[in-house]
Amino acid sequence: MTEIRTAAEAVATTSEPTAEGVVAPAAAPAAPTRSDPVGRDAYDVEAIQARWLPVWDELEPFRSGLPGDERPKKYILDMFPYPSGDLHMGHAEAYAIGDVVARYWVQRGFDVMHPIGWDAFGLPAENAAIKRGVDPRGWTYENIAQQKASMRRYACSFDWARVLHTSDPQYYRWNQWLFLRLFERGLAYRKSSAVNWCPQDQTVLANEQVVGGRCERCDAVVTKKNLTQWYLRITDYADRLLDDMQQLAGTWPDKVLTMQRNWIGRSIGAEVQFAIEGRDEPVTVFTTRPDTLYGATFFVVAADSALAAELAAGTPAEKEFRAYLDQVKQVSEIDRMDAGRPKTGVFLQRFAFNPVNDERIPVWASDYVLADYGTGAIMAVPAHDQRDLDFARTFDLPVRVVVAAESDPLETGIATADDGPHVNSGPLDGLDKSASIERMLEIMAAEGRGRAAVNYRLRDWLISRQRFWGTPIPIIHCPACGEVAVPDDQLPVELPAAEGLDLTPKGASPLGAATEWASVDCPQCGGPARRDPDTMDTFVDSSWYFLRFLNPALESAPFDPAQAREWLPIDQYVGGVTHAILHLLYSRFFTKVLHDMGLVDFTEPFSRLLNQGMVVMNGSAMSKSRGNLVPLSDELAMHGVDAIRLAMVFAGPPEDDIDWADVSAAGARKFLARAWRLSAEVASPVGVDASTGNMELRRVTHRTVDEAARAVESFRFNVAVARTMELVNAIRRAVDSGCGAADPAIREAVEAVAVLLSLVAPYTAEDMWAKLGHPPTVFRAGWPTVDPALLVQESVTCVVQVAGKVRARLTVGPDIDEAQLRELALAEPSVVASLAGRAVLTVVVRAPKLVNVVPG
RNA sequence: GCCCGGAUGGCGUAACUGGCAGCCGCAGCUCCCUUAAAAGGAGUCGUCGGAGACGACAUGCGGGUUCGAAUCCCGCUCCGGGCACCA
Repeated sequence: MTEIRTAAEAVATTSEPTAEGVVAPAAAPAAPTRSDPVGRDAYDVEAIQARWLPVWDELEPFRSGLPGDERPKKYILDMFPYPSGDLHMGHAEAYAIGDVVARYWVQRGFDVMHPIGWDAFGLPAENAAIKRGVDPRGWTYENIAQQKASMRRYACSFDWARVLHTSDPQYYRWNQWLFLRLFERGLAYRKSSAVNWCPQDQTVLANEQVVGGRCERCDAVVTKKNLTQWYLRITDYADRLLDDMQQLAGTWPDKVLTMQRNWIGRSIGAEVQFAIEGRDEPVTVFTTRPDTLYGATFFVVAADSALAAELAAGTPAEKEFRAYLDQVKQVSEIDRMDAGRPKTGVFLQRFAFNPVNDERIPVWASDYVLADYGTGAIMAVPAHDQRDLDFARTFDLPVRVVVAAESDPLETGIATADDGPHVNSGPLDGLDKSASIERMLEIMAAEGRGRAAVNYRLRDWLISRQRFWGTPIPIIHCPACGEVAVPDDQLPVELPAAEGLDLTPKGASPLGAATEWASVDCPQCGGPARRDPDTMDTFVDSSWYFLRFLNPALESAPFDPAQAREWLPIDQYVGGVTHAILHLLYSRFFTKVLHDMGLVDFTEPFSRLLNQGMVVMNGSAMSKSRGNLVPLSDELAMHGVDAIRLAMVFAGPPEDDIDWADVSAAGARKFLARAWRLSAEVASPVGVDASTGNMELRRVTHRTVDEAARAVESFRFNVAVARTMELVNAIRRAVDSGCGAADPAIREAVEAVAVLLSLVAPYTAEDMWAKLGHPPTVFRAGWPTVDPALLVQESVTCVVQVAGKVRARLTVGPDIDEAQLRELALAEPSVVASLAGRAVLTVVVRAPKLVNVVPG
């Protein structure tokens, strides 16, 4: 029986690092031979996991921002989880990836802040609470405890001294505080309008939460409802949200930037005033094509707008209009968004005047015009807008071509949108589109009937929710004073106990029924008043949580601006692409507001963004109902934490989806065992001088470390793992049939493997480190220094092509000169043979790697 | 409909700035160890032809640029994602 010093023993004798972290080297463990069953079978995942977790708890290798820490700072953040049950495969992937980045920068000598918290408010907790008749608090905090335990076991490199839960009063107090600051600045306001309503969850939804006409959470078909609600004025920031994307180009995925750009949807055009017969005030419309004004043959107002109702009032069409409006309200959002739906509408028996020629054109109401975009009214140019043409053809309205085109829209039914010389357009005749727009804007400006204007698709952010489990809106409604802010010193407005409250959604917030809680004295006049019963959208919580991690317990402010200057903006943000618009747009908005308040000195919160893919099973998203759900706990029990983490990282590029059916966790474990075994075979002492070691292996080691670093920094984690596997293979060969286990190069190589693996497989890496005779922890061992001299190849394979086809390979020195290489290549027998006597036309030489001989 | 991506062996992938296509794995096959299995180890593994040396073909399809293209350009096909009556 070979004597093997267990890692636990190593820890027992060496777990007291000195100030320098240097500890007397443990005796080099005796190497088991390859036929020794103990050496082979000792990769006992369970035992290794049990051994190191308590050690790390003690050492806390990932605490950040400690006094006296001189390392440069980096802030790496994973999107925080929602506590809906235990961690699942998706978390396992996301946190494995975030961990590689965070652990890498620690090894590179940075003081890395890598915090975690819980996005703990929200509907699922409330729905579970209703279903089981319990308080959402209990459900939420139990799940958090479970996830926290799983994360610890999963060995995430989080700084556990910085945990936050958004459902804690000491957190949401600052949601309220920030809300009040926005309120003071006019950026939070209340208005009545038709809002998205989820009939299932019985609450309103922000525009961003309506996906394809359905509720983002529960998939119910969204309807409209008229309600008075709180909004945040994100539209004030539309231009900055667009323009500041310049800062993110290249460091955020293009896809996300494109989605945000489209979502904000800036349109450049003009506002034009149309006089309405029998109305004092003209009506303004927005158009991107002021050049087609001469082609405007009718006028349409949104059926559900106030303007439509006003224009219809008292006309012979009023009754018909009302019936139509009722019909429009019945149509669900999902149907309404179908552009292929036949056009409907009502002629309001009113007329508008085209400002360019005073032509009297009919005014219609239709639902194809949106009440909340532009001004809710349009000039219809049927010849050059498909929707207007469809409408014109349905109701037999005139079509006038004003941009010359090959086909006639009225005949073909296809509106022409191409550029071309304008016709039937008075002063614009003969001009092209851009010249016409310019000319028209001049004319409009001169007459005071219009001007250049910009419009956005983006709407203000509706944040009121008629649900219990969220941040109470800190406003008091006083019959005398109106909307009164809760004074700062009375924050937080805490949620009442759920006990005795019926949380079942009924369209009004359950908080309103908490009579004692809701009834307060007005802070201004002292008279009886009521609290706002709604809670905030949980996206408010997550719009600034990254700042709270600086000091989650801070009582005097949401965060300390001085610390924010040190740590932010976030160097690397990691999370799913599902938040491409919602969370990332809102966070960017909040950051700009905080910047304007002078609280932060940056305008973009996330300098770099990595969107990891999803974990699917057999091609589709995992779900219980589909029957393809793979429980993470089962996988961890079967293969161990490290194998799962490694499998996640090695499966492919991080932004691609992983099909778990294609992944071999068993293979990952096999590799880890191979690597681990090496650590017990190293037969040179700790601190041995590597420079005397085998040069061939040393080159592989240094090249691997160098390539792995570059791969990690460019998010090619799978490549970093592949290179590490090559190094392990090379060490295996060197031990078995090369320089042998006692060569110092073997120690250097295996130590490098331990550090490389510390990013992905922390348990295995730490155990290897101990077997190599080092005290814990490998996580702070430092990235191996690469010797540039060892990156230079001793000899290079030069490819010799004839007409682009490889005909020979030469082994040459790396600094061979071109003439010499050319000569060598032309002398190759196989080159001569394939030239077959033909004359050489050119020889392209790219020393030292390639020669291409081109025959005549 | 509009806007983005993508397509490489049986599978996941790799290939620096245009320079040996297929690194590293998974699965398969052959062998070693074993009474046997498991575990472990060695080898093989794009397609076609050939006993073999080797040759031809090959990165979705068709063209182009180039001494040279998985990579750049043009035109298709298919797949995925986002937006979708936004004037």
